[in-house]
Amino acid sequence: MSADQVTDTEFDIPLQQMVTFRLSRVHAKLNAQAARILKETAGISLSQWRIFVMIESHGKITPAQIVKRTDFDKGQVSRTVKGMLREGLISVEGSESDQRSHTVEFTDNGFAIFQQARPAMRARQNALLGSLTASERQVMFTAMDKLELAMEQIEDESQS
Amino acid sequence: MSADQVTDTEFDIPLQQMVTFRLSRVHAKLNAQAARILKETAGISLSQWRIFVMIESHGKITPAQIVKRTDFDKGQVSRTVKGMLREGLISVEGSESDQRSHTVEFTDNGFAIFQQARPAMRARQNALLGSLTASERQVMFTAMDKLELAMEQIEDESQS
DNA sequence: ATCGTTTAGTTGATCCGTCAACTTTTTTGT
DNA sequence: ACAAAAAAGTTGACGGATCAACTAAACGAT
Repeated sequence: MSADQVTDTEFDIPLQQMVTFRLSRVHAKLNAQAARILKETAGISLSQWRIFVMIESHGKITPAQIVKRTDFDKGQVSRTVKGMLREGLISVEGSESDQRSHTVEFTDNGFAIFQQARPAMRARQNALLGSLTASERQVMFTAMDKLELAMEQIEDESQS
Repeated sequence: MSADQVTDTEFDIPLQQMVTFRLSRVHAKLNAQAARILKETAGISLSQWRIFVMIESHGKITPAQIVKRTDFDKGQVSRTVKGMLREGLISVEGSESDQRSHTVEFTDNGFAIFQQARPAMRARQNALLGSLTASERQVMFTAMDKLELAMEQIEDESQS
């Protein structure tokens, strides 16, 4: 007795809202699950995980490069990095070419902790991707591209 | 001069992460844009808008019903409703059958403000939906369903 | 009828995301 | 060379999301 809602058809216009509502809910659930897994397996936060992933895929990297590649917020990257430093998960090294900047890198301990979370995260990713067919994945990506483009056009209109 | 990132191909495994990363970014952008439009056109928040939408599609409704239908957080609904009451956007009426509960409803002023935001929100929805083909929309929805299902199975596994 | 359980709603704590202000360093244009 | 502009990071503020503890009312089983 818990599958009786949502089957209603009183949606005339609100059905349109479903795209963003739906996306928002899926996102929230994905996030919450990832956060839970990370906490349980490695005791790290989702933000920290994302920094780790960036370091892993790029090697030594500066916060600014992370921001460019991911669109994460500058401020949040700064704070997350600070926290990870405090916890000894990463180390920094001042860039000699630019006095403002520094690169971040795994510490041994940080890498070990990263590795601890990977199997579960990898398994989850595979489960998620595996639940979709190749063409569904494909369409999903192009659809998200298109949504981002459409958004930019809306921006343009409402600002002209 | 701002489309030079993300075209890299150094992603071996992290490409897998792209599903959730991508979804997260699209979601964030959609949210930010909706919030901006709502603030500009009607001076309301996204949470308030969502409550309005629920009231509109359902008529008099209790917070608990909103929670059931949307999976919004109980606490946040409570706080948002409180704020909307304070601002005179909605009115409450104690349900006589249940002393704990109350239904919420538009005030005239609240409805007027809701109407103020609707054209822009409707236009945006149409722009977003219109940027996708019918089959892309279709696939997107089934894909999100599947992702939610897959997530539930992951839960089951990691808790058994 | 009453005790235990469930449900509605409120509140507090905490973290994440976003925005803006600010400092310092680098780059650029003349 | 030097002033103006842009970029890298830091920090504060604020709203949004999540989780948990709590009160009060309703329900249900015996």
